[in-house]
Amino acid sequence: MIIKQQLKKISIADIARELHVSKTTVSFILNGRAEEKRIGREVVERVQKFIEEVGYRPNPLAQSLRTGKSNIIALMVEDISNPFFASIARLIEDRAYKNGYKIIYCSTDNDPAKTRDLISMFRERHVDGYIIAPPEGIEDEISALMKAKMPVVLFDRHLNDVKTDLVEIDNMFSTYNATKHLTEQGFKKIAYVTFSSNQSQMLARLDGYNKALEESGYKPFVKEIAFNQNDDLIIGPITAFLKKNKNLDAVFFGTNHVGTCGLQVITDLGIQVPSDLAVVSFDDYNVFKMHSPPVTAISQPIEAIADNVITVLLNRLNTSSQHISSQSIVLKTDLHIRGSSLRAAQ
Amino acid sequence: MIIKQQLKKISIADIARELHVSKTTVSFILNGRAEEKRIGREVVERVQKFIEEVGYRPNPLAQSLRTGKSNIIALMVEDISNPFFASIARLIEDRAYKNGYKIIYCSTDNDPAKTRDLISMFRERHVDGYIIAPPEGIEDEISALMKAKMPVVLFDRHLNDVKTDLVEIDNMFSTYNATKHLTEQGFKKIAYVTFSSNQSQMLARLDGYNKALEESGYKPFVKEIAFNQNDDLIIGPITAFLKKNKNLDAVFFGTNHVGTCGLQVITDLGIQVPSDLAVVSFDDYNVFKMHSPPVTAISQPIEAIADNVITVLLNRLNTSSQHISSQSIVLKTDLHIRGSSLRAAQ
DNA sequence: ATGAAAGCGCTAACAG
DNA sequence: CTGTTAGCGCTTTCAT
Repeated sequence: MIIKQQLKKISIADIARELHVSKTTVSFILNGRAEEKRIGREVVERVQKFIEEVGYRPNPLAQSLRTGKSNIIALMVEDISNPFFASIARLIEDRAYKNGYKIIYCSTDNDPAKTRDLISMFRERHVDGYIIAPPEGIEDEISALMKAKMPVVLFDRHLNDVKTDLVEIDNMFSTYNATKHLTEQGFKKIAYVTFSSNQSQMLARLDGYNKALEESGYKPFVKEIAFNQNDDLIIGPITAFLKKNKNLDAVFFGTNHVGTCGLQVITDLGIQVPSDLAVVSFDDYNVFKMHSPPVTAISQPIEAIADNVITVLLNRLNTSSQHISSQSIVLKTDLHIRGSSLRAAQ
Repeated sequence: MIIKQQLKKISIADIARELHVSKTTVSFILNGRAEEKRIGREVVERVQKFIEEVGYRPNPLAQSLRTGKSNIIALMVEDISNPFFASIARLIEDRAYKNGYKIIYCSTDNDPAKTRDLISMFRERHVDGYIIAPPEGIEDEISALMKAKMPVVLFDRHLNDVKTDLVEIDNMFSTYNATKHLTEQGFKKIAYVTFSSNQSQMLARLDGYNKALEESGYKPFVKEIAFNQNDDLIIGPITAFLKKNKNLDAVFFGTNHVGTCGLQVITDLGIQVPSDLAVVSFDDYNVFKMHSPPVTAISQPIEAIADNVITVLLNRLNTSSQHISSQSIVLKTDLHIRGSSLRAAQ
């Protein structure tokens, strides 16, 4: 009964007063430093019992103000409504909560100015660490964070000239491999449709495509589209591109977003897959599996990415790994070959 | 130069000292109460100029500790990786940032215990408001929040016996209408596959289906699946259900997640849509649009939901609307009729 | 019109 | 082993 009545926030001072001990003692007990400070067994028990009874919880704001720590991790992705990032966010969230950390996330829209604002907001709030899929142009801010000894893990892409912890996939090999698959199937006029971007992962993907084509001696056809969240502004250019290049026999979409939009265009134009046009996309995704025919796709190891990201960050936070300068983790992808890219399937 | 050197966090006390005024004066100016407090023009300008120069930003933690406000809104959804919730989160996030609020979000998994924990964590952190798609069983916590005068907006579903601000869609009419569409197309054995749930929106959807079938005099076939994030645990039961009930001529999926899994089953079993089986799903979604044939779906007005949610909450936060007890907003859905449910299409 | 000072709740250095 | 005390940076009452 008393328990429930204790609605008024009770503070460490109240406990100290009530139990005739000092705030310090309570604070030490709370922080598990009772042994270390050789506080009497009896006192410890009395305090713990009381805390239990009244359901006391320390005020995290005061703690943060005092210690400069917040138990909050900032997660900055390109767009939280993108299924790739949403899934990663979900997994990271779970792991973080289990380790006593909260996640505060946001979408950067690949906009460096917005990202800068967000970072400075997070710094003010004393977040303890950062997980970022960085847009270009925020090298300085990241460096500043590192200089301030803030744990920063980048993922999905990296920034040149900034040495941070990093979790990535092998983009170049992934597209190289998928393009090879297309050439082995006998496709020769293979287009690559992607967002126009200098982000590391996008450049690597493009490189992989180019390299594979070069080896085969085929001509590359690259269509770059301005990055945009709005489907219509992606569908438009793809439609124009496919209409203009009827001679293509395969198309490779460089991201899941481009891929889904591209698939929509193909459906709308009544193009037959794979007889008119073979299709491959980066990122696996419901839509691709369930399309008829199912679409060959490069599947990123979402769980592994999330796991590695959070593990690296938690390690940093536990300060045990201060001496490690930085680590890069590169994960492999899987090429799921399906009907959309099989010459034989016809 | 001086500007950049000022890396050490500068505080209100520093400013006061530097400018030979008191902390109070600075604070008043900072909070736009200079006029009200009749502080000298000249002083105000000097202070503002200085603040500008050194790029001073008040420490929000200290502000929160002192005022009890945090400028943070908690957003609790069922699962942030569900595209419906991810899209809503994205829109809400944008609007919130524009109004000076940050969003801290999390997934409840429809688990009342987890949700309770999260709420108590948020309370400790003094978040200013809550946006929640509530699981059942947290009526007491919501009531407690309301009693504590915390702004709470529920959406997607409501809780009986708890009167809060609310943004919903007309679930019952939506399924009624879609079921009617099926009967009008001549389908008679129409199954309804859904998560097993007593959440208001799920009950309403089921009611709509039942009502429409009742009017037609057809027998309902309802398959309830345990709520789960794991696709395999959804696909299994649906597969079993469809295999066992070969006589069905149409199936209505009650959520986007069930719908996508169901579609996968249909594909895997080689069932022809709509000739073997017509398909309708709640929630519109890429997958449905791009399926062949495209799937008839009930589309929720995502933007309108997000807009209304945040508008209602911001109103509450601006305290101007203290007198309003609570408001419910019910939005309409659109039934997008596509090939998957057309008898004539064959 | 401005300033001194209390205090939000907590931690930790420093005494005893 | 335990208590006193000084802040963390800010807001706000009360005095001047």
